[in-house]
Amino acid sequence: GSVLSFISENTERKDMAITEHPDAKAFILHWGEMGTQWGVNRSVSQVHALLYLSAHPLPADDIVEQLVLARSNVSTALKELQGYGIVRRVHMEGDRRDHFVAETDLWEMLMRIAAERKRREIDPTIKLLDELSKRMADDDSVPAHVRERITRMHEFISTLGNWYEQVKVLPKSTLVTLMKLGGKVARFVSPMRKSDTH
Amino acid sequence: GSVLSFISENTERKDMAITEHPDAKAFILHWGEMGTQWGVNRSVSQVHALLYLSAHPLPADDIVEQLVLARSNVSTALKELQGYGIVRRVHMEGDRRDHFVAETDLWEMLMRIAAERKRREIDPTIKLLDELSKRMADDDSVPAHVRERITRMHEFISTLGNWYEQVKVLPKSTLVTLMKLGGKVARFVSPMRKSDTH
DNA sequence: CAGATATTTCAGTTTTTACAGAAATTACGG
DNA sequence: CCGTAATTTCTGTAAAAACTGAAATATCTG
Repeated sequence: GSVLSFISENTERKDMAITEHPDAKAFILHWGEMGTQWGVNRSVSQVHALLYLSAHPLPADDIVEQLVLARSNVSTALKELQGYGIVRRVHMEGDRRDHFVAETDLWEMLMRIAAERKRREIDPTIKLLDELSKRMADDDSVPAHVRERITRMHEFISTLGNWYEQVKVLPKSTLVTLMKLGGKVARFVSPMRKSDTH
Repeated sequence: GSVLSFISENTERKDMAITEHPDAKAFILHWGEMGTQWGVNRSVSQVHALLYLSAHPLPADDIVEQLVLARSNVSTALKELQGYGIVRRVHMEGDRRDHFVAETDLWEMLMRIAAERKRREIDPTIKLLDELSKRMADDDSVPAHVRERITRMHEFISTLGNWYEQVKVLPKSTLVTLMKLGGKVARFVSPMRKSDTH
């Protein structure tokens, strides 16, 4: 417990916790709040933000310490993030504990989140609309308006889904180029002829 | 209160409630659940679904009846939907009560939701990242990794934001055409030259 | 394979959010 | 304007979700 041993203990520690940096902390807290707005649990998005900022893979215990969450909560969050495919487990030399790293390629991250949300929410919606369409076909008690609007929603969401399926397989570099092009891609689509309108 | 007056009352009523149709009801319930997944209150998205299916503008009381919600809850939901710009108040001849209609053009609906969510969530995030970037510039205690990752997130989200700002002003017909084109737009972007990479 | 360490699951609690009903406000019609 | 109808705001309650700590399970190490 001497002053010297204190210094030595301090020196052999790894880097200062990320959450000690006010800017990093602000980022993590904001990310957490943002998550809640999009239906993602606050802890989940905080854990994600922390791992995203981290230079090294972190063991669950470090996350517990830095975010002041229960161990069990962190475990659940990590499972969820792995479900999205934006965090993965890695093995660290000479340490029994699992360590976790976040995807740092943001484009990749976005695509994976999109893929998972489509799988969880959009695909089941399309499935339901398929069923409703079929059932409504054999049921003339359904008012015309209801029929038409459900059909249009069905088509709309299916179109978005098809678009996504095509876009997601494009090489990332192409996607980045297209995004940077922004509104200029409109130049490539020929001015509308009457026959194209519907 | 005679039998005859009952019949006449019954006959002069408007159409059967939408929620009496199992398919319409299924759609409304699903839409409600979907909303919760995206951070939208269930009542809000149910009200939206009901109005979307409705052939006529509905007064709040009808919504209360059909969805079995408190009047106050419906009031709040309608306010929220108007905030998104996907429901609007209309005046009906000879009826003091406000009536409400949903946007039925689904492309328009999507764009309005996107606009509002950007305003509420993305813009403040960009603002924060602006601030963090500035602060980090004058603070060399921030680890290189943290600095770099926050910067990259900043750039990424800004890029998405810029893309959105450009795309949103394109005529709807162009957007539809581009969407239908799907992955084929990639044909227009020339294979990467070195100079394009960054 | 025994003990230790790490992780997950689960049941109960806390916190947050949604919701209902009452009260207050606003808008309308005579 | 006054009374009534319509709507919104507000406060307390109910429901849902998040979170914890303990117990159970799995995994590693000697």
